[in-house]
Amino acid sequence: MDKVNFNNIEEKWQKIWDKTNLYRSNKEKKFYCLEMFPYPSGKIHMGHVRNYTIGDVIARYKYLNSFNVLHPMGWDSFGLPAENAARENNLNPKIWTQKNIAEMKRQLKMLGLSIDWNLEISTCDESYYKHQQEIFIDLYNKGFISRKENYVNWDPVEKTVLANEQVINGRGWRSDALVERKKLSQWFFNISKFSNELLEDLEKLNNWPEKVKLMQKNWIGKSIGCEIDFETTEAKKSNIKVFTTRPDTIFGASFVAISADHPFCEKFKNEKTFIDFKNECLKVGTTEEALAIAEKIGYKTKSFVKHPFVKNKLLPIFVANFVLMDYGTGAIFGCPAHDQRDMDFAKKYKLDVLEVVSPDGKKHSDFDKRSEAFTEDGVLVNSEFLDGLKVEGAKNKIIKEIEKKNIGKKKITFRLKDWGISRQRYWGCPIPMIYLEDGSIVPVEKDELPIKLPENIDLSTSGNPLENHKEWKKTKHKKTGKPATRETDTLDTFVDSSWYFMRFCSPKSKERPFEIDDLNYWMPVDQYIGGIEHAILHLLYSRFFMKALKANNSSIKYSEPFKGLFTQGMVCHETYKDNKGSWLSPDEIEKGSNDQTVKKTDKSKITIGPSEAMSKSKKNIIDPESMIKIYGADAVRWFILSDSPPEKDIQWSNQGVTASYKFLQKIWSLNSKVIERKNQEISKEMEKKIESQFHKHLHKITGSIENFQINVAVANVHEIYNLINEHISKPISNELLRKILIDFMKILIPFIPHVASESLEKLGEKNTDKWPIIKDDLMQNLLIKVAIQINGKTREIIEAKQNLPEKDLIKLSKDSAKVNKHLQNKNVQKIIFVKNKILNYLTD
RNA sequence: GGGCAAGUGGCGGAAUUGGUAUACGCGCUAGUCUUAGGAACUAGUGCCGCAAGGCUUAAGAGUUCGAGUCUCUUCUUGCCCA
Repeated sequence: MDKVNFNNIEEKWQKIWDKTNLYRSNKEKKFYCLEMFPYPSGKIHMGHVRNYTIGDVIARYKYLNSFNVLHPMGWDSFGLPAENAARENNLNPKIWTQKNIAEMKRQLKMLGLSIDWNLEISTCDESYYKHQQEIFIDLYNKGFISRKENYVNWDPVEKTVLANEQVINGRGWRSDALVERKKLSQWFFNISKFSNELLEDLEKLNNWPEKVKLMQKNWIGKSIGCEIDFETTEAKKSNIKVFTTRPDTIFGASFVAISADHPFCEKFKNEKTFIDFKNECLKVGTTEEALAIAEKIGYKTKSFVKHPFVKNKLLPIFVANFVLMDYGTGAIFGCPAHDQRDMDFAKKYKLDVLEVVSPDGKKHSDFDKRSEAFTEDGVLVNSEFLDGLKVEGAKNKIIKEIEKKNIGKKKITFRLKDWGISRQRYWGCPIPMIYLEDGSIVPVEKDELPIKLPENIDLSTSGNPLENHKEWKKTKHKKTGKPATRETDTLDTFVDSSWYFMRFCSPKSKERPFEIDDLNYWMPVDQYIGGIEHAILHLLYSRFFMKALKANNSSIKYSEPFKGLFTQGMVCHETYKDNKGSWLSPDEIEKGSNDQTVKKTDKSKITIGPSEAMSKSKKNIIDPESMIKIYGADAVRWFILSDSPPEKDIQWSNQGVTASYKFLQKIWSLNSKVIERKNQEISKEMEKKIESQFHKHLHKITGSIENFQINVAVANVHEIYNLINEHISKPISNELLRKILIDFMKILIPFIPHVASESLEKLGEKNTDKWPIIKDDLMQNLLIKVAIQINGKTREIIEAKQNLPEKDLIKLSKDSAKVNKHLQNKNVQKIIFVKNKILNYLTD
């Protein structure tokens, strides 16, 4: 059999597709297919291949089904790696980025994706970030952006703010210096204003994975609770307002804890012991996890509050490191019996532990000896008028009492905090704000946009290059001509990716970020595809952006950007270590004698580790380009679509990609076999059968693609191949076989577009842009198999016409020796019949 | 610790949503052709059994004529949150 060099035909078709795109004149049916755009790190990896191949299947399938398809690609091109690389190589981040984009674009094109490259955008282009600055000013004027003081993770060596994920075990990921909590004035998107909308609109997203919706729901974290004023025993009458989600446990309260930043701390701010304590608090990071792991410590004040419901009961006031000023009211009451954190704290400072919720409704005298809090539902005890109620009922009742006494009210809080967007970096979108000498902060005029990044920067010193750039910083307020200083922070790159999908609707617009008509036509994204790692932040921020922009411009029709979401799994590979324990890449090993896998260089033994997500650190990477060069793009695409369901992880294997390559060769030779086939005797029966079988598989493939069961579609493609291959020698006409083969090749277009297109051309088929029509009437011809059971056990399988009635089937079943044997000497009590499925004899 | 998934051959995995369990592929076994096979083709391949037949979807129970699918208990793994 002659082997095809797929690389040649791939190049040919890629050139043809470069000149075409997926636009249809059909304006009625649009389909916006989008995959998460890549960060231009240098080379594409298998994760990209999987993401964009899945997207391409959908885009091409929708195009074949007459949709007007938008399938664009762009670059998430601002960000720290460019700045770091530039520092190391002493060049401008822009040059590094552009080089990477060119390389990755070349590689992506090798995959034969149906992307319309005319729509390409890059977030580091002035033509993109100009509009982002405009949006910033609009949202600022609308009141959706504010400036606030906030604690950040500060790396004292790099002199920069770190994101939470850049803090590893309390140390900076680059400098390894101990990270400090530092208060900084920063810009924030007021995303928390939208908390409720972001939560409630999740319900509208029917085509999102439940898992992602749940993650977002937990992240937004709505909790219903209550504010309570505790009167202090200070000479000057004052209150401490606490927030709690467990007001039902009020009778178990044994202390009140406040944040070190609480106004109440004002009076001892000069006491040395307090200052030491506060510094101690600052050593803890800002994440919830860091707070949870950190040892709970407190500073005992000499003050007390009065218990609102128990006469003469006083609770001590502590300052505690686990209470934060920016959550709730910065003060809590502690009920050690029913909160683990409070329990730990109470044990440490010898505070009372009083049981108020009991699992069985009885009081347990030994409760204060336990060290584990009881946090589940139960019955209230030791709680006066709440006794006997369950938690939920007690909550409602106590809130009513609190409101009646006028010492507090029901309050809904969200875990979601405002989104801090200031970054002390060079390679990001400049924030279009200026500082006047009188201390006021104003946006620049829109006609001054874009505020460009300066190119002559000094990356050799630490800190933010913009901060160090004296000329760039210096500016004037356009309206008044007064001297001013530019904001030197740049925007979080999550801002760039929060609206790029809108820009794709009118990527060339110079005047506006997007044209309303284009936006309203293309949005929302019908199918968004990307990694689960963006389940929370990117998707939440994008949802926020859509809502904020809609609030700013009532002509925008949609409030949710992504109608359908699909999160694909990772690409994994075995890991290898040599006898010294260092990682080896797959091309550093080989099969040695007696089937042992050894290191290529010295034939030493290696250890094969479990399959894990491909990563540079573990060296278990397969380079897509070299695979394409060996097997061709279609074989790589086919392998990555086969076997594993797209939402699950896939194991890359040599065997697998080889098998894909072989299958493509088989398809190729199937074409030749059909073309060269001589006319045969014809059996109408046989023709009916192959046609109905074909349409059954076509039906299955269509449904599988719609449901993202691409691996099932692949299995049915194999079945069609087997079907055609088996029928080459069967009595059916050349014409019919050819017709089925042509339809088969059309089915293959979304999966392996090069081979399919070349085959169709060879077969002389011109009409190549329509998905085959499923003919239900042909499927009806199919004989189906019905199981004959006796007492629920299958004893025989009978081929029968569809929809055969019970009577006829009973008659047919009596022809079977097996059935008769099992019915011998038995009385049939009942027959259960399910059309086209089963006939079940029940005997005594 | 809490929440959510999931557990099917040697492996990746199907199963019309309560109706033939193990489709399709990989691997494996035997054979054909070949100087050769890491190519191609043919046949076989859940387990036990010569067979008839029996057993089998992590383990155990339950509902049902019928359970991979529904309910309960236990175990294991993964993810997210803490």
